[in-house]
Amino acid sequence: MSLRHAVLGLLSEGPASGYDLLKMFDISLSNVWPATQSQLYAELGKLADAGLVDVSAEGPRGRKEYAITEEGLAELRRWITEVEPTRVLRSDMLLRVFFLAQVSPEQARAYLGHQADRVRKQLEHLEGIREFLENRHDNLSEYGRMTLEYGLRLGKAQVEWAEWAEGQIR
Amino acid sequence: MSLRHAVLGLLSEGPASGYDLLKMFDISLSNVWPATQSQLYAELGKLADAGLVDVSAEGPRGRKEYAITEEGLAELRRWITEVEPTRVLRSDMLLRVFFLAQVSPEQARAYLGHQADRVRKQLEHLEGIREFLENRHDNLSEYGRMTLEYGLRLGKAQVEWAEWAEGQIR
DNA sequence: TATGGCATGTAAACGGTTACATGATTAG
DNA sequence: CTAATCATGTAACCGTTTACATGCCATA
Repeated sequence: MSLRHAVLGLLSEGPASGYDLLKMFDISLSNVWPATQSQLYAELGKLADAGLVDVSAEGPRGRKEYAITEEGLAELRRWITEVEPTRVLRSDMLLRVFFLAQVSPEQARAYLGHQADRVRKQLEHLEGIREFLENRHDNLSEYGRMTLEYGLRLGKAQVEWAEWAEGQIR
Repeated sequence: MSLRHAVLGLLSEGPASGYDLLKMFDISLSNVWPATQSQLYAELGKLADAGLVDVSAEGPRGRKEYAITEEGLAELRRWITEVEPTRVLRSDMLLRVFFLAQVSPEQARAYLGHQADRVRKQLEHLEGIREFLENRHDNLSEYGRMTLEYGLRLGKAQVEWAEWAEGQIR
């Protein structure tokens, strides 16, 4: 149930509406834990029922602003420190590599080269985010930089791997 | 629909029963695309309905051996060369990093240290698989080594990142 | 006054996990 | 004979995606 904790985490920085949260997800969490609009509104309802958040203000157009409760904060901290992350990383990119013997060597090399390109583009995108994050000093940006660095390092390793793998196919 | 293609991929190396496939998933694909028993039997039924595999033999205890059809092979190749891999990699490990400001610096450092340990253990596990794979020369092992190398490289980058991140917290 | 952005909500479908349920065959 | 392994199948539940549906408010 990570969506729940993603919402709690964002609300730990201050109250927000479902609409606000959706934008926050798209800006900061889209590469780590994306969420859709329908998911969000449903989850906010459940969180309110569970007493982990409550409606702190109502605005125009039916806007409901939610704030995290003490219980919600406690649950967020418990999740961070006591719940083991799940390590399953399904990758259909890597799954295709397993079966590369079923296509020609040219096609296999093209596949790997294409993956390297994709990750290079992703890295450029992340560099853009890095610039955007410069000069921002809130909690989320501070630790956002840390997750960004993760993306940068792993992305570079991925590009190097794909180039190496391409060279392995004769 | 990657499960479908994972099954086709395994069957491209030769006929197998649901039970055989389950073991193949556990041995070779567990780190890339895990599957459960119930999922497998259901998928084999659907693949047979779609004409991508057929029952090539029946054995004791109701055993049904499935073989990939020409259509199935064509579909597998199409999926490898023409379908773009989905890049979404949800990570609740990284999601926690975003919210690390909500726990004490000691807890945050402990969290990152713990993640480094976990990946180091995973790397040891992968080294074990590397030894197991040595001297095997079928298609799956050949390209399995390539995915293994991916796991090894990315794992190392992950450990280095976690150690770096731990040092960032003052 | 019309467009774009703000704002919330519901429903269907899909894929994956967990649990249940059953029974045949083989090896010790 | 009995335990382990082989072997298949179904059902309930949960989280995610996609699509549908509606309406208000500000500004150009």
